[in-house]
Amino acid sequence: MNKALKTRKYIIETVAPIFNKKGYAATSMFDITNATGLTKGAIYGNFENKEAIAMAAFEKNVNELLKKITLHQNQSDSPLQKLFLITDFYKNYEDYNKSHGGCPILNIGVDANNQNFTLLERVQYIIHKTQKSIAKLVERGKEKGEIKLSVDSDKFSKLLYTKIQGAVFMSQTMQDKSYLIEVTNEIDSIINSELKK
Amino acid sequence: MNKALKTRKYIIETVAPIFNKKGYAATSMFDITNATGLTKGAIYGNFENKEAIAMAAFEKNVNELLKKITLHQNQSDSPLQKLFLITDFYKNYEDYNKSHGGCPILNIGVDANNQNFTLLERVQYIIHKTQKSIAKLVERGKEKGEIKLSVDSDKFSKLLYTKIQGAVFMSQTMQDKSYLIEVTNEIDSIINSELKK
DNA sequence: AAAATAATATACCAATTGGTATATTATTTA
DNA sequence: TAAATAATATACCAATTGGTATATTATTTT
Repeated sequence: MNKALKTRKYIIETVAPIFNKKGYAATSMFDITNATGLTKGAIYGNFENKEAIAMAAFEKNVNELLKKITLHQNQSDSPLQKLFLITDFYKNYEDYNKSHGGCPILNIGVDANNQNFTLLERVQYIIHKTQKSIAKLVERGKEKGEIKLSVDSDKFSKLLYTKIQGAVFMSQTMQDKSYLIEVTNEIDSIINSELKK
Repeated sequence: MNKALKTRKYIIETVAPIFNKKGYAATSMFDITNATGLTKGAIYGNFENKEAIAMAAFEKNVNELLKKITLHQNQSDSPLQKLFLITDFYKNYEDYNKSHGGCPILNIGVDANNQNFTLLERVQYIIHKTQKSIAKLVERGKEKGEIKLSVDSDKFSKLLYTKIQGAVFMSQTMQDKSYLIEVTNEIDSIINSELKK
């Protein structure tokens, strides 16, 4: 890895929580040079413009989050247990969320809406992808005989994602993690009563 | 009503959807003078600063939304039916939402987080107030014998609000109202199976 | 180690930012 | 209707915005 790539990585890591917290318009180039200790020359030598930095910051935030969830899910091989591990992850999401400047999907989804179509499209793609992967998990649960065949996997995935995202917004805005806990508890009991064979 | 009050009202009505759509930092004073056709003199003669305009715009957006929901709920006197009328309102929320530049609770909740504490506090207060009023509705439903006495009204209210807010985020971000429909349908069946006597 | 190249710093740019003092015009009040 | 007052327009401000051309410094390659 050459110097520029290292610098690029360093810039992204440093500004990722800033863009996430403040949003695109409220994050200035001074914020970026100030936080990194680098000059505009170094920043613009590694990125085409401000938007490209915001893009890279979002990708970094999302990838880190998704990796963390996947890692958490690796505690079990069972698709059904992996579903429970999703809700389990979000029960303790608040600390992670706070230290990263909030949830990237929520923050950038709202921030980019009507403002930056390229960024919004990326958010939409990530949501789409995640929803699909949860639905696939349910399907694998059916194949393994853990989950009832009658379950509509797409519908379940959609509802799960929506509820969790609602809880993320509420806990972040109200600064109260009980939203995350109560919503995930309800999802757990729905998995137990409606999905589990 | 004197001229200044009329102008003030006109300014608020004109900029409310702009602040809601773009957020605080991305809305410039030029956006405001441009949209209203007024000069800075007129704007600053009626508002102390940009923040005061954003504040007033948020209040206007929220009040209009809450009034609309209350009006919709007036179709019935029954507390139980009023609960169904909440979900019914949100089933058709997308058009309203789009024409107003998005949901003010969601947009300003996210936008003000870590940026403007005064505005965030107002969002928190509105959420708190709304949640309480839904819980009260459930309590009145108990008194009227429509709702099971065993129901935890605060918990139900919290979950209802969280799910709806999640659906608002998802439908707004994905530009797909099916999130609102599926979530409200689920809430309806929960009301039927767990609340209704 | 020298030459070539890559990466970063410096100094600058025009445009835009939120905001203000004052001039001008409308509206009230007497 | 004239005087007083309230409301709006104009012209300006310093500071900040995102971005760039060029100079300087590191890092590779030969």
